[in-house]
Amino acid sequence: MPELPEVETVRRGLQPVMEGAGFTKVEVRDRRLRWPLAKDFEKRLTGLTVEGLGRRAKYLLADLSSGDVLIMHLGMSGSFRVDQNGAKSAIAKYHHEKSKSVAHDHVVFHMSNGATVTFNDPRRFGSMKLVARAKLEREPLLRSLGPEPLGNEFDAAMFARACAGKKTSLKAALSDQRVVAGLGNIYVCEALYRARLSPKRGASTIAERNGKPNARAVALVDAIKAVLHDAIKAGGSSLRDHRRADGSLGDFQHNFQVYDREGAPCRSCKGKVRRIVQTGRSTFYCPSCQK
DNA sequence: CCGCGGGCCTGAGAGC
DNA sequence: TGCTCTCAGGCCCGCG
Repeated sequence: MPELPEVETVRRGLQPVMEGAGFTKVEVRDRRLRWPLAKDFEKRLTGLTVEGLGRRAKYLLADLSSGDVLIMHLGMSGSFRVDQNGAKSAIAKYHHEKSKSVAHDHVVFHMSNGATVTFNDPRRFGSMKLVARAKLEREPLLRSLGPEPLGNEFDAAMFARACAGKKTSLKAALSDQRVVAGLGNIYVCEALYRARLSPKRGASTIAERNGKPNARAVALVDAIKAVLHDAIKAGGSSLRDHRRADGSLGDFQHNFQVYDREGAPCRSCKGKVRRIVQTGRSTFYCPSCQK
């Protein structure tokens, strides 16, 4: 599922039940995630307290009382659900009714406050990894990530600099987690539409000139921040799997302007939304509005 | 170093 | 109904 808004939605759902709580018991039902879970994964977690639950790009980071950090990624189809004190949440009922999902409950955290947090991931592209907090900066999964798009340090000047000299398209540059960390296929398409920039445009054409970021870089940074804020406010986008931890659906898919709207009328000009393939993935855009 | 294509998995939906 | 095929929100890796 998840791009930054969905991961942030999940984080906000898990924070109240995980922060300040301890792992009473950790069950691993299938270690075969993106990488096999370490043999001592359960042992290293059991008895620890979660001091904080943060996010970096699309990674969830749980700060633990041992000095380790639990890094979690949802891959394409991962989700968490929370069951409070044995009461079935909406998503638990949903999964129970469909019953097949239980087969993909790979990791179950039993928390000291009575809550159960279950990681479900049919495609198993998700991952979990424990690393020492002191080594977090050198962690290969995080080390080459670019700036957080919603952070103050991510601005037009920085973005323009990152695009300078790039040989690729804007679509590819925005999808590159080293340039800016957290966007995926949906929000790249939506941000480019809001900024009225073509996904095919060369990334270097938004680089700064005469030491000043140009108007395109300003528009694109504004569009990125706006679309992410709007999507977070809506609880993310629910296409197939994404749900909030309490089981409710995100709403932002109703606000897509171009994503998954091939052939449909552009909401701005009445032209048609087009789908092309760039670096192996679908791109949706309006050829007449986006230049 | 950079950019691209392949591959990892399962499931949903389209087309026959 | 059921089979086969394509495609899906991510990221790592190896290649040129």
